[in-house]
Amino acid sequence: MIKITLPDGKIVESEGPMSGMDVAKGISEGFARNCVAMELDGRLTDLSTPIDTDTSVVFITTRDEQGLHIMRHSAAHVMAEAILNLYPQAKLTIGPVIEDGFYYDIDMPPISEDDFSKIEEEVNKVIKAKKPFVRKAMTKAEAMDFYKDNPFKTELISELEDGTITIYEQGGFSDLCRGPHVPDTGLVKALKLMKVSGAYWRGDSERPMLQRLYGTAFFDKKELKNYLYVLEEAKKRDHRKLGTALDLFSFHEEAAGMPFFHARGMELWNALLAYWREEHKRAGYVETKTPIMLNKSLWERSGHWENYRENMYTSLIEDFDYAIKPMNCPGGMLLYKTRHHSYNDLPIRAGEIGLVHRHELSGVLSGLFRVRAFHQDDAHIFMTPDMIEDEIIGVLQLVEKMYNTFGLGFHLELSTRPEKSIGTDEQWEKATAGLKSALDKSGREYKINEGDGAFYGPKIDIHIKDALGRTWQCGTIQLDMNLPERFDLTYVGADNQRHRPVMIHRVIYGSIERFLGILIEHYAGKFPLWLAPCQAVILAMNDDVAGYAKEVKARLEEAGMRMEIDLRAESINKKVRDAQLSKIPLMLTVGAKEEANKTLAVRTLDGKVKYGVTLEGLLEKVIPHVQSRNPDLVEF
RNA sequence: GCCCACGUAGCUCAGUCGGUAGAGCGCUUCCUUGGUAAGGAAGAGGUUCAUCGGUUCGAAUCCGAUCGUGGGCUCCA
Repeated sequence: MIKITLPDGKIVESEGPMSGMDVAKGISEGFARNCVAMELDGRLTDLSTPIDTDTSVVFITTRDEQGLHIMRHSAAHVMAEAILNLYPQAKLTIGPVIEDGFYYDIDMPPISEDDFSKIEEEVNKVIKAKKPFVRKAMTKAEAMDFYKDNPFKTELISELEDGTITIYEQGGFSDLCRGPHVPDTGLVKALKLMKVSGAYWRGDSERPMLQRLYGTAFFDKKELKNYLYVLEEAKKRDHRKLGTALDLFSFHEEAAGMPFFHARGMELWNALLAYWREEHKRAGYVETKTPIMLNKSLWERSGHWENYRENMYTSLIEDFDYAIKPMNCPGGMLLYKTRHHSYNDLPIRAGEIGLVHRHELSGVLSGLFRVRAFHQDDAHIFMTPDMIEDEIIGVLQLVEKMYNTFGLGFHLELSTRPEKSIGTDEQWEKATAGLKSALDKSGREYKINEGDGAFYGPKIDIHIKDALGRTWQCGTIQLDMNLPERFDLTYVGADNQRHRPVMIHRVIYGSIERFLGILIEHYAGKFPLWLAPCQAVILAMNDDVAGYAKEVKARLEEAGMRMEIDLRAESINKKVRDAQLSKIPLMLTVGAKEEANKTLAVRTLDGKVKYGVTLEGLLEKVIPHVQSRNPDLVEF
């Protein structure tokens, strides 16, 4: 008698071996249809695996994250079969699951997206055939022989440990794979090819170029449709397009990767920084500024000349080497050293909106997201070792407050000591423990990336989530045990002895350019009133009211609003349309009635119009709305 | 840096087989003076099609190089 324990504690008894599928069917046919795999005593496996001893089973269904992952892996096999059916000479290499789907690297002649419909047709045939996935075990030698015509697979196999190697078959198709897989190809309900690009075998440009086919798959067509909708929406929100359309910034060949900000873009920029300064002052920061060009001796001392030179712009001036700073920290070291510090002075929280330049490879530039010149909202905090925890908590609180203002969720990741690192075990333990206990006290969950820290110290990365659910790493808090040493920073302790301060680097926006790009996409260009480059536009009904229109504009500007005025000889419909397309939060129409009553007709971006609003009435709503940095539309 | 694609008016884009450059929007001027998503007309705008070179009687179009942009790879103190 075999006893199989279900997650709810129920026990299924059986005379002989049962497969997971049998057990699932015993629960209900409907349930079985939604099962894709199972865990036997915590070990992930196929539903077809026979259960022949007492064990506990947990079913993985189409509703689990893991179920989706498994199905997408199966989808990669389905796509691979379709490719081989159409291109019999193609050689498969690897096909992993990635964030939004999967890809398969295949050695074959280049194909284009025009070939997709043909491939998808073939894919659908494979899906419709509901071919069962069959696991086959073989020895390494057998596997090498099986793949004797595929040098990529044999290379992979030769790197595997000796022992059982598994291959999954679906009909006549087979692929080297650890599994598990869904029961049959019919579970892959909605598969779509997304794009194709070249990729080197094992990422090595010396080795053959393969075709990387990206695809995605969902358990039902509706989910696929929704995913495609989000992609579409993201395309519409592309900050590069909106940046041009809204006249915020531009790029020019004369300075590749270095953005030019237009007048409207600078209004946004300034609003963002005004907020930053306000919060940082409140949190006890001072603001400093260091030069962007410093000579070689500094970079040698900081270690950048040796380790980061490839990325630095350098210049020879009167026989001396200079470099444009790629980071602000070395300059910050010099600032610290301009006077002696007592432990009573610490912590020192020195912010700097620093303009840095990094020579990024030409192929990686991308709008505001990846540039060669950008501003960091940097700050260096100098402190005694026992201040680490409190200071980190302080930064985390600031992070939370500021991201909340933008309606951005976030999560934290802690990176610990890498293999190659400086400093003693004790220093690392103390530093890492400090970050950890600060994280614990913050009450937020965090992920640990073992060995992913910088060589000079552990760090906390902050990943934000935008309105479309995409994540971006923006903030980072890095503990630095290197620079204080190299620059011989000291403070005088209560014992009248010199001590080495602990230093952290931290940014919240990260790169202001990039953060702006993220915000443009997050808000789809419809900025909240406090951020909007132009907060309100006056629409003059006709020439007779131009004088009143100008007077209103002047008065609102005096009250601090960012205003524009539309006096063109166009219809009011046209002016409203243009203002809507420019995503200006408030449209203030003035006509004969408004002039007579000294009022305005206020239209918000949702299309609602409120007539007869006085200037005072408008400002009463607008001023507190802006001051509180309210993310919502103003209601009238 | 590597692979592929692309580069035509301020913006978005058309331009066939190599035959001598177009549209819409925007801009200017005029008419219209309007009530919440496009009122009408005329005109200017390209050093000739990213740049340089080549093939050709002739190149936006074909070839090569360079620069830039996009997607991917790689890199990322």
